[in-house]
Amino acid sequence: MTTDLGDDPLALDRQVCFALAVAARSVIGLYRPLLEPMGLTHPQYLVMLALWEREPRSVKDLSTTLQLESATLSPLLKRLEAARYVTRRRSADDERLLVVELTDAGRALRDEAEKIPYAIVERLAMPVSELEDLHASLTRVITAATSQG
Amino acid sequence: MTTDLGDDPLALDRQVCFALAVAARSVIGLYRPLLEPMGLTHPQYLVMLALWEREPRSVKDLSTTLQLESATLSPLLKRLEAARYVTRRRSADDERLLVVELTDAGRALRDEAEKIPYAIVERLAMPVSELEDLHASLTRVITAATSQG
DNA sequence: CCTTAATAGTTAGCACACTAATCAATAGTG
DNA sequence: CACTATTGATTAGTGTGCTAACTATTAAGG
Repeated sequence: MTTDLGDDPLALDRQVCFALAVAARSVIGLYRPLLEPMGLTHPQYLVMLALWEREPRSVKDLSTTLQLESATLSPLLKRLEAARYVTRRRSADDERLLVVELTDAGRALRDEAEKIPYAIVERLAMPVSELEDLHASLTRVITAATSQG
Repeated sequence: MTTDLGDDPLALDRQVCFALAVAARSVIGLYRPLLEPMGLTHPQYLVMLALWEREPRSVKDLSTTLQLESATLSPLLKRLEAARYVTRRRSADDERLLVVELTDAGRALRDEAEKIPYAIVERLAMPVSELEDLHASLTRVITAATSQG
C-alpha cells in the first residue's frame, strides 16, 4: 500500500524540502543585517549561542549540539578566534579534545545579541504562538529525519 | 510594548532559525542517497523539478521560481549542462535571456524521480497530514520573511 | 606491553549561497 | 537619434556544509 501524494508528486509547490530550503534561507537572510554589525555570520551566531549557554565546550560537544560536522566547525572556529571572540586550546586531560572558550569580547557580545530575537520576531510580524507551533513541527521532522535516515 | 520571549530569549533550543537550519540540512540529507545515483545534488533536483513542470525557462525565471540568485544558478546550470541534462542558449528575441531547456536524458530522468517523494515520506515515517501542516506553516514564514525583510 | 581499534580534529576538494562588480543588451527619455 | 537607466547573466571572493583521507591520542585485548 502506497501513500497517496496526489496526481503530481513532483509539483514544486508541494515539496516540503523546497519550502524548508527557502524558509531557512529567507529567515537566515533576516538575521544578516542584524549580525553583520557584530561581525558574525549565522552559523557563527549559533556557535556563540551554544557557548553563551555553557562554556567551555569541545569541538565534539559543539558538533553534537549544533548537528554540524567537525570539518565544518574547524575553519569556522578559526575565524571566530581570528575575530577574538573565542580561544582554542587542547585539553590537558585528553589531548584529543580541543577546548573552545569565550574571550571577554565574546562574552560581552551577548548583551548586544539579546536584542536580536525581538528584532526578528518583529520583522516576521507573525504571532509567537505560530512560531512555537512551527518550532515544534520542525523538531518532529528533525527527530524523524535523523533517527534512522 | 515588547513581545515576551521568556527568561532566556537566546536559548538555543528555542531558536526557530536553528530548528529551520537543522531541519533543512537533515531532510536534504535524506535526499542525498536517492539523488546520488541520478547524479543530482538537491539544488540541482529543485531546478529539474522546475523544468519538468515547464520548459524552457530563462535563468531569471528559475531565479524567481526557486528564490535563488542568478549567481548561484549560473555555475549550477553549467554543471547540469555538463551532465547532459539541460542545454543553455541565448534567446533570439532578447539576447540578455539565457534559455534553459531539458535534453532527452533530462526529460527521461523524470520517471526515475517519480519514486523519490514516496521514498522520502516513507523514510520520514510521519503522517502526510502533518507534513502538509508543516508546509503551510513554512509558506507563511516565507511570505513573512520575504515580504519586506 | 604491544597491537589494534576507536575517537577527536584537521585538511582537501566539491557544491551551494551570498554580495559586489562587471558586461552586454534592451528600454526609456529628451 | 543619442544618452541614460534598467535588466539579465556572469565572474570573483567569502563562508558554510558535506565526504573522504589523514594525523594524533586514547582505550581495549591478548
